[in-house]
Amino acid sequence: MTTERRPYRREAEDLRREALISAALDLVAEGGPKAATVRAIAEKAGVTAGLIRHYFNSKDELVRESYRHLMDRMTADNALVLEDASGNPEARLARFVAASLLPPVVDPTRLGLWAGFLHGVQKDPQIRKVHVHTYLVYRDLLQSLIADLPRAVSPETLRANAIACNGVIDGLWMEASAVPEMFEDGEILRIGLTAVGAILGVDLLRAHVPHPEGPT
Amino acid sequence: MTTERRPYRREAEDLRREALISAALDLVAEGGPKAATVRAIAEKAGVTAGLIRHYFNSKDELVRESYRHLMDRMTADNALVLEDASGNPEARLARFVAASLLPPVVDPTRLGLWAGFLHGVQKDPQIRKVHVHTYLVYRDLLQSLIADLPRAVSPETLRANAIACNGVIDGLWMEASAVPEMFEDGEILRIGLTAVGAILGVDLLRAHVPHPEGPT
DNA sequence: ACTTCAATTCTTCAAGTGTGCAATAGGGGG
DNA sequence: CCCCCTATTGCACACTTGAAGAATTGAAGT
Repeated sequence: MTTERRPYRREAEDLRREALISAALDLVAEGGPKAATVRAIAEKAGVTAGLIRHYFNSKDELVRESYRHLMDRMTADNALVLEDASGNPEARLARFVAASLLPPVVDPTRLGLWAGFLHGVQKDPQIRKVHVHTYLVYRDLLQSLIADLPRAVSPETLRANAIACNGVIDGLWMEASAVPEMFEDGEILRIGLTAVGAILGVDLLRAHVPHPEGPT
Repeated sequence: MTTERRPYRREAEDLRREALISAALDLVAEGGPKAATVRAIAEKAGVTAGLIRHYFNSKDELVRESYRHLMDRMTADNALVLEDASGNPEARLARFVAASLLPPVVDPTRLGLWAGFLHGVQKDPQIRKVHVHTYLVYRDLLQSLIADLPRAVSPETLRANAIACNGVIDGLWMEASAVPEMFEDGEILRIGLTAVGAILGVDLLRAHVPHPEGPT
């Protein structure tokens, strides 16, 4: 009755952790939170279920780590656009807004992922903390770009502007990700730039230079 | 060995269906999608689990019906504000926007509920259909209010305006619902009215009359 | 080559999952 | 008042779930 044991390789700790986390994220994205069972995660990571508990104290801890991982990546994606500091303030802001309203940021999978964790944001204090942090980092980034515009506004107005622009961007991101076929190509981007421009009193549509980088 | 049977009352079909649906919604709101098990739903509805399958062909069908129910209620809530047709177009629009950015529409529970179904929106065609329908009803409502403003704009601009305003409202609704403590009292409302006004080129803040109805 | 130790697998467990179905009892129609 | 219909219960089934721990393996150190 000696069933043969599956051969395996030892991997560096962080490699395995990352494989498990990314397997968990994939599953949540594809099948919602309930699809991310320990067994499914293990299988997708090419490993047996017990191993999860070797790297994480519980499944919940793995889930928390996954959320942190996801948000870190999103933050990094956003910051990436700012590395190119060329152009006037309007162009830089337009580039930032555009990045949030185009693939790969606009993406049904990401929306599903994000929604899958939203309940945790409300119930688990640690997850909530990560959420708030990510939100504020993004908004501060936006606010600093807005502050660079050639306008003279009070700090209160600046804050209100940042919150409002963040709102439009989030709302459009959500709708474009949820039901892309409802909008024409480039429509959401055009509407977003126009709206943010209207809120701030600048012409972002004209300031926007379409393809700073990207595939042909 | 005759175990005694729990006493029960027979109820009208629609009463029971509604009780089961509202139990399911409560559970999703409180504990996320995974909390809505047949047993938990039945218990909350004061009934045994087997009965669910008497009224619904499967648990999935109950979930779908629950989503439809939820969205119908939200649509009805929104339409309610429009029954009062008094005031100029600006005031009516402002009242509509305000309704979406204040309790009970802004509410962590509703956000949780909404997020709990979002995965279904992407995977289940029937749920997606309900989602799209609800979204379009809301946006058309908004668009008709915008069309009443004393401005002359092209149909394309009107559509773009409606999408943009819907975006701000959705985004702010989400953020205010997710982390209310990040904003001061009334701040989101003020920002929302200002932003929508800026997009449309009208002064909604001044047009807004604070309390059309509501508690003292 | 031998030991040692951590990494990984495998087995087990108790609880919980949706579904199918026979038995029962509540209550309206005769 | 009784009878019948069916709404409702209760339970069994086949699976899945997260967790725990014992057993086995690979590789690094000497």
